[in-house]
Amino acid sequence: MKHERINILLVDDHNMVIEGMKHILALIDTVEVKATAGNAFEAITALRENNIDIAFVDINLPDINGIELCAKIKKEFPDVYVIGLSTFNQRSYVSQMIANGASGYLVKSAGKEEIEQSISDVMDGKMHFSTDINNTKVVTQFDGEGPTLTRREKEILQMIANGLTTNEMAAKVFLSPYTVDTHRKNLLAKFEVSNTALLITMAAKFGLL
Amino acid sequence: MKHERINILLVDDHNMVIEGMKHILALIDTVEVKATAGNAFEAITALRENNIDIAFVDINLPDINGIELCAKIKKEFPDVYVIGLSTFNQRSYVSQMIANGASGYLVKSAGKEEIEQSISDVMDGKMHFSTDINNTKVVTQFDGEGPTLTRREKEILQMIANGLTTNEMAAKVFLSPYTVDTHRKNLLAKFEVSNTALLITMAAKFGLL
DNA sequence: AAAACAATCCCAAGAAACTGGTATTTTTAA
DNA sequence: TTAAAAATACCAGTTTCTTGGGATTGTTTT
Repeated sequence: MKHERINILLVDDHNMVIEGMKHILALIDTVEVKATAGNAFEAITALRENNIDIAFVDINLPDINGIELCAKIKKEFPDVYVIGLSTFNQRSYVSQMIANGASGYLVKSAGKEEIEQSISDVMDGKMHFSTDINNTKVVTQFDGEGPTLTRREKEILQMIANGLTTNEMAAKVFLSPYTVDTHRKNLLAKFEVSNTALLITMAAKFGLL
Repeated sequence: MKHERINILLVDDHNMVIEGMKHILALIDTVEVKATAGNAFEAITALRENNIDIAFVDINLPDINGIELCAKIKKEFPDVYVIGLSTFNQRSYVSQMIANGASGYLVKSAGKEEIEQSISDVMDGKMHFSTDINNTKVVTQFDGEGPTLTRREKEILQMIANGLTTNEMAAKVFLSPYTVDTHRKNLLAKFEVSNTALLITMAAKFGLL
């Protein structure tokens, strides 16, 4: 029986990165890019419609972040290997990706060789992480701590961190600005802080961003 | 006489972006990627050795930032059109690029059509800027150590992250609130963000907190 | 079924932050 | 030694955030 090629899904909201990966992966004849997605929703759809072996997932997506998407993927499709993609090589990301079931982590500056290596490692059941992760600054983190947030609160927090104002958030999620404001109030209360700056600092320390 | 193809230089430290652009530009038969560079130094060398028409320059480079590189390019090679590349579409960026002689500005999520349009606009002597002024997009790129901060700016940034208000900071370090405010302005400008929340997010990502 | 919790919406006053300037003095680097 | 860069200070108008309330509708959980 002929060997199947390894089916790849690319998830990134930057077209250039998608194209770059496609181009690089085209040079590797054991793999085939079956689908691409620009956000988490498209990614899940693509996974349902294709028999994917490995999903390369950008950490930062427009709807939900890559770390959560990773968890979703592993829940619905446990056999799919997930490799995180990011510009950063922060330990906090790596550890969160591992916690959520990722098999690997690549920085976007990775070249063909490293990508190839990561694929073969992952297909062998091994983990693969970009080598220059080790000399990255250690991020002080209080994992697992922090207040319990509701779905909406997490969403609002994320948007605040991304620099959206109350009105922008309201428009984006079709809510009254008053409602968004209430969630902000609750976030400040739960984190026991008095302004947005400290809120974001704490959220970052807890690894919630 | 036969028409020459438009000679392109790509400057970006992310291999995937370079490959992506190459791939996309390969679909446009009026252009040819003559050289690529991963930093400003390589970019200048490439410009000396090739007859470049358009340089696509990433805003964030390991040595000097793309805005400065843009100025350098226009000084030494006034006939080269520069198009800025960034994940963000921040007004301040755009204006700084214009100030330094850039002819265009593209977000990295741009597709083939927009890239093609930007090239033809620029070759016609027009300017081209990505239309989607975004505040909804998730913060992604920006690697390296982030912007260079002065002693005072680092101090103020730290205090902002700790939740102090402008007045509290002023009292603490015996400065006028106006002065603290100026430093805040400079911080927002250097990080290319428009509010404190995003400032702290970026600072956290850079490991500056 | 009743108590929590989550999510929604409303109001208004005051605090803080942001924008877009100008301008002087002190360091530091070319 | 001169030209930048850094640090300092000021002003006013506008936007955004924060505080401190109240209130209704669903949805879990006990």
